[in-house]
Amino acid sequence: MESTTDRLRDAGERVTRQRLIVSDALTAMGRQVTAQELYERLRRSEPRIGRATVFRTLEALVTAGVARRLEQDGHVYGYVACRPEHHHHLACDRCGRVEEIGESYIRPVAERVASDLGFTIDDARLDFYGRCARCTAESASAD
Amino acid sequence: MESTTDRLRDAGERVTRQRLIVSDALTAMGRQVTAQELYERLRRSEPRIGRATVFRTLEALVTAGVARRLEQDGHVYGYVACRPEHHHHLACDRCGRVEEIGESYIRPVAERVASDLGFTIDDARLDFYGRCARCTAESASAD
DNA sequence: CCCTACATGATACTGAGTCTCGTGAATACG
DNA sequence: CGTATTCACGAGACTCAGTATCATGTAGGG
Repeated sequence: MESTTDRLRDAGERVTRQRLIVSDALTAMGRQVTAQELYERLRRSEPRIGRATVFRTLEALVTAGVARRLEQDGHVYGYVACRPEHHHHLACDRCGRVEEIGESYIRPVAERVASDLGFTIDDARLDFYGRCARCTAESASAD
Repeated sequence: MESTTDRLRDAGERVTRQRLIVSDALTAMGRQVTAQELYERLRRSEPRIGRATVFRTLEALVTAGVARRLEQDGHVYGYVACRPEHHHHLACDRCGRVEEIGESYIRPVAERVASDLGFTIDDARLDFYGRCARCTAESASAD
């Protein structure tokens, strides 16, 4: 796998100490985080790093293909190292649990919509509301 | 078709002059708009309407199923008038147009999710973001 | 018609993200 | 290497969508 340094160079971005630190930290998270979240965590080991630097660096990492920017609820961007999965959900109205649905469920629909309507699809959001398996079983007897 | 008034009542929301005005304005737009955009447009005909009212009213309309909230780029919510029976959309990021997708597209996915995961599905929301046919054609030449 | 709870409008506040600017470091070039 | 140039950094001010507060207005039940 091509290194962060290589990918930054290929994108015409400078390779700096801070960018490598941010990239490493993002990779270490293993989940999507907000820029603010990453900034606060980084300050513990790198107290001199600037907030704007983290925001700008994440943008540079996205440009370089090292990170990906996601829309999160509440007008906040989420960042993930490498290729993220889109987030589709099953939300249980009874116990509040939320399960994730894999991308594979939505791809056929996206393709059909694209070909039927000529739409170019960049992103998709799929949410189901109902009862999870456990609550379905429980409510069958006690509702 | 059930009126805005009825749908607000059904949702336990009060029916006020401002809410009807906002609802009408949103319907008249025929595309997705931001709360700020709608507020500025409304002030021309309703100079006394408050900014917070527009934001709050749009939320009430979403609760009542009169409007839908979509994610837009740049941390801004987009709102679109919506028929209660149609819950799926194609939102064009370029021209802002929103098309509705029939229930038939989602039914097979819902059934597959239900049988794979044991989920009992009551409701579903499916939104695609991208470029509509017209904008796809236009951007193919001039992009 | 009156009462009460909720909506409204004005405005202050919040917080993610951006911009500015002086300083410092990375790359280009000799 | 050494120097020049260009861009990134850090600090903090700024923007602006969205939210909270509070006094006043009004919808809707009695």
